[in-house]
Amino acid sequence: MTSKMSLAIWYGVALHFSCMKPATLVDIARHTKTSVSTVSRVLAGGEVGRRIGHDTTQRVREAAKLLGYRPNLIARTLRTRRSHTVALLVSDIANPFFSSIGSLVEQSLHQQGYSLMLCNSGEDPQREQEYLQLLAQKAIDGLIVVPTVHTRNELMQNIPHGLPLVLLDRQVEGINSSVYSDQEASTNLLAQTLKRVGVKTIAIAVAPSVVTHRIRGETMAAWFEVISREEGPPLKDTGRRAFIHLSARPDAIICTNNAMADGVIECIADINHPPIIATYDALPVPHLLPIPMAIAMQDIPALAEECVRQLMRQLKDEGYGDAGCPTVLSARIVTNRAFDALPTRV
Amino acid sequence: MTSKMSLAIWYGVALHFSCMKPATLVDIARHTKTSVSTVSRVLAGGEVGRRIGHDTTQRVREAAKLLGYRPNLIARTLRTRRSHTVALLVSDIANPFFSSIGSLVEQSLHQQGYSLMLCNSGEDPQREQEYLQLLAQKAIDGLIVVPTVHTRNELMQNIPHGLPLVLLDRQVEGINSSVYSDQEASTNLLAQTLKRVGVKTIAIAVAPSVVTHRIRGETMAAWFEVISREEGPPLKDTGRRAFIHLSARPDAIICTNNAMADGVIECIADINHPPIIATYDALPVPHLLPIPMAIAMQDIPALAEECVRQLMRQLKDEGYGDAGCPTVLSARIVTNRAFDALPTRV
DNA sequence: TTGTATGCGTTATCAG
DNA sequence: CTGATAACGCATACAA
Repeated sequence: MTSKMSLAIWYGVALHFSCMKPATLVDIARHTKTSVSTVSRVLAGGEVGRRIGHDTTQRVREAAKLLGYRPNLIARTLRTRRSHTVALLVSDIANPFFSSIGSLVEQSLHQQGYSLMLCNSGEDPQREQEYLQLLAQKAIDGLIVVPTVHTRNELMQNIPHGLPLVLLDRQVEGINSSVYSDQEASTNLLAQTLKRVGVKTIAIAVAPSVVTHRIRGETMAAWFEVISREEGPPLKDTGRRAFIHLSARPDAIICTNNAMADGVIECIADINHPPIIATYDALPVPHLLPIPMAIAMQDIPALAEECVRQLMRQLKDEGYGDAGCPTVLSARIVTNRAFDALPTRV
Repeated sequence: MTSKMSLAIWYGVALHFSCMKPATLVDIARHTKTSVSTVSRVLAGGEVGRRIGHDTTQRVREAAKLLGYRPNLIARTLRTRRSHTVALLVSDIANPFFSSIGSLVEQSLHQQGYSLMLCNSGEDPQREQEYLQLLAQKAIDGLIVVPTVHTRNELMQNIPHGLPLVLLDRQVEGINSSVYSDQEASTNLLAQTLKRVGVKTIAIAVAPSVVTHRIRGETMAAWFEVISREEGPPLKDTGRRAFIHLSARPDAIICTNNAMADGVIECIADINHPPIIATYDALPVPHLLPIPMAIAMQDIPALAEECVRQLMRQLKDEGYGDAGCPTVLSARIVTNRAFDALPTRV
């Protein structure tokens, strides 16, 4: 008993100060006078683990705890080709829309026993491809991606065939497993909201390189007279430039995402005659801002939940692959006080 | 020539449709009639690669390209114990402050040839420990962490000894390599700013479980009469509750971070007599908000750059470990229009 | 029920 | 300059 305890203490100390390399299956096999396979089976649990003598099972478990054994996941992955890791490759992690989704996806995945590798392409197709290559080499089990490229071929170039994949927020022709919002519908709602307060002329800040944005822009353009149009990446600066380049004064400024709206707002000086701003997914909601705003809000929790669900389905039913159909969610319109105070014209 | 081309095309096709397992060193060794070691050396480049016959080098390179060889990073990591991956474990990725840092850290790391694994503890010490364990088992090369625990022992419990580590935003006694802002100094600046417009009584929403927040709260409390105080996690909801639980009306409401400030703002209904709000790192800056705001802004780019710098130093000088001293940055005060419009009282 | 042997894809050691 | 061969740590088919 004493020797056992002192042993425990010794190992505990050794472990705590971590003077030694981490324990492996071999160590604990030696320690229990059994073989690696037995140890592996015991620690694996499940079916295989239960077919083991109860006494040896005990000894192995004890020794494992004693030595502070932690399985080397790299080795395990090399052997089993499963990393229990999925990657989320977003276009701009600094955007609250994506970071909120990231947070939720991580939570959801964590519950299912998967860990998340969050990557950021920064809206740069090249960085995106670099990451896709890297991820392929790292044996991730699944992939959620907000694509910056437009065609299936470009995207699939560096994605291993058969890898569970879900597209998020942006659709790509020929890829079924994806989840996004109905941009036309929500834009129409947004347009109606603007119409209601008498908007006739608009300026648009749009990032045509993003399908989602292009649809938003085109759909919106069909409703009003576009007197100004700024194109660029879906980032704050494009919004700024959109405002600066304004020649005439539109009834409303449309920004195809929140970042660009932030840019516009940053430039607005004249509070007394603010333009109406319409945008998407403004986080947090600018309720008290003295600028009339109408916002199409996507259902972020649903987006996150659904794309994890689709991914898990592919991860379970091994061979299911890319079948199934896209999940299309719908957005809702939120207006702030300043907007609600606007006179409605019929 | 023809046969060579058709071969190339064949492999290209085979690769493109990815019907076969990814090529390994063995494959390309067979294909070039050499050995794995030679191939490995050639592809490794550097010192070892140059000591190889020029003709074989060529053949190997060709074959590698032909077969579309990509090194299996899992195998490489298992062998070399280096993953070229560092993890950033933040307390709340949904917070723009941290996601902005994450974005910059990722960029910076990517340039240095490292990829980032972004993890989220959600301000939950248990999740934090789980991730630390997991990361240790995944052989990451370095770790940047925004700790939710307070003592060195708690933190180090699941961090392999000797692993390059940098603490971000929150200091822990006994750990040198860390980068954060001088909270006392910036809070004093913030307090002076408030003093200038005649603030005497304050309400505080603080997350005492976070050192950074506690310092902010205590420092601020020394300047004014605290007539109300709400404690909770550093999240939006704590801010909401802080406002709701208000009994008397303070001159200003202090929120020890942006999320809580968002919560407060969300609850404010009476625009005509808004309280002053003082907080930290509000992103984006609410210039036009009709609520007087004073904000201590940390230098996010510097924070990100510096913590990568410290990490890289540890990664290069193998044995340097935790030596060196903390980097303490300073914040600057930003006020919005509504605040600037306030009458200054001396 | 348990042990032996083999392989995952690389890098590193040691001969030639 | 190059080629066998042994690890890395784990899982598993096959024997016993």
